[in-house]
Amino acid sequence: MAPRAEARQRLLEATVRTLAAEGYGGTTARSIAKTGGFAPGVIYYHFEDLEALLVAALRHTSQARRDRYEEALGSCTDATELLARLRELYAEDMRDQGHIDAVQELFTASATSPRLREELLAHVESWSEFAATAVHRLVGGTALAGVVPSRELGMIAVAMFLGIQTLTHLDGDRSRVESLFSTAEPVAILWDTFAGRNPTPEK
Amino acid sequence: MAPRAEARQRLLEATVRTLAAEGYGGTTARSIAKTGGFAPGVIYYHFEDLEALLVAALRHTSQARRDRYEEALGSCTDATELLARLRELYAEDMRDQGHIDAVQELFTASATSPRLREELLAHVESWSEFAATAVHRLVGGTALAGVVPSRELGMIAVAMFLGIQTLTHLDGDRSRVESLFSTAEPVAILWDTFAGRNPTPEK
DNA sequence: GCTTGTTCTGAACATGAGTTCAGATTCCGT
DNA sequence: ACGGAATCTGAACTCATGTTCAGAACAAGC
Repeated sequence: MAPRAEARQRLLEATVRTLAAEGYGGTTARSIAKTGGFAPGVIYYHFEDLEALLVAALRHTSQARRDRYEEALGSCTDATELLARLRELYAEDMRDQGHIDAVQELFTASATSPRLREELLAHVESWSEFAATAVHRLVGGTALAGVVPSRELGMIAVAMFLGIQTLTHLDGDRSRVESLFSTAEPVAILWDTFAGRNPTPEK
Repeated sequence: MAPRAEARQRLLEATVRTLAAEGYGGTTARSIAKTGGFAPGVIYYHFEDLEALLVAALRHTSQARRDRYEEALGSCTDATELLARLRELYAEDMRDQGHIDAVQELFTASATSPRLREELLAHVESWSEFAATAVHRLVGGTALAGVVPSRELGMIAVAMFLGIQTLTHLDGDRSRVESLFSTAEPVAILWDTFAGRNPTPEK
């Protein structure tokens, strides 16, 4: 690989690793450079500023991650198989990052940086698209089969993931949050409740 | 009111207003003091440090907000009425804060500050309790009636809210996110999907 | 081996943050 | 009206961060 591209790559990966290890608060120009084995100055040789590096790192991991998931979508024919594969991928991602998602950390910074906010929006949009078709594929024989993949469907999935990850992140002990996954029915109720539909009082 | 308590109160409120107006990034000791009409020094007369002020502000609004919602729980007998009242309260909260939730902003800081993280956990726990009983009350004649208020149920509600608010926050144009509320069924599917239950392929 | 361009270093600078504190101001009981 | 305690001010200090830049280190072609 050309040395230029290699250094860039190393910086991107250092950024992601730093985000996962130190959180957004601990992700400074110096700490990123250190993780990558560089002096602080390199960042400004390869990127316009720190913000640009963060944006590039987000785009990089978002893209890479989506490719892996998309691949699963293509290679699994059966719903059960697909589900298992997706779980596997998710578990890998979490393990690799010490159970803290670098992308999640970046949401933190969206308030301060418009550029990052825009990139996050694109990330979310992209994932909602993926999620929509994935869900569509996964609900073969369910009571709710036949639901069409829509933007809304995807966004719902993404929103749920964000919420769960936020709680996971708060609560050092992840088991408590994970136990949530065992209850399914209430969700539909909640959605109805705040969706503007009255809970049909007598039916 | 005793001057001491009044100043404290004013600082708490200034903190919340600053968070909503400037975001977490723009919420500094100086900006909070300025919002409250103080010099920066007062903060350290009334609180140990900035972190303590943030924690106190979180506890304050969490408590106050919960009281208001709890009151609705007590005063509304009918499910439809309760739902309307809760919507009203939520709309008020959002309007008062310019559609940015101060509490949501604080999640941002949970990475850096353990004290704040702990307080947020308590906040979430407290709200999950409220949400559980609220949902229980709201599902009178629904297909899913009879669900018992549990900690998990409450946490699910909180997670959904967090996720939705995060998206809302990202996307300046809130209407896009709000349209999500119109789709209900997919949620149950999603939950099943990632909950560890296989989508029963043939049923 | 020399030269030219690329890549990296690390000390230095500017800025803004949290915080401190000596003194000004205000409050209140007597 | 006085005096002392409570409250507030705002300039100043410390520190970490993003950023710059002059030069060192390296690579490649001749």
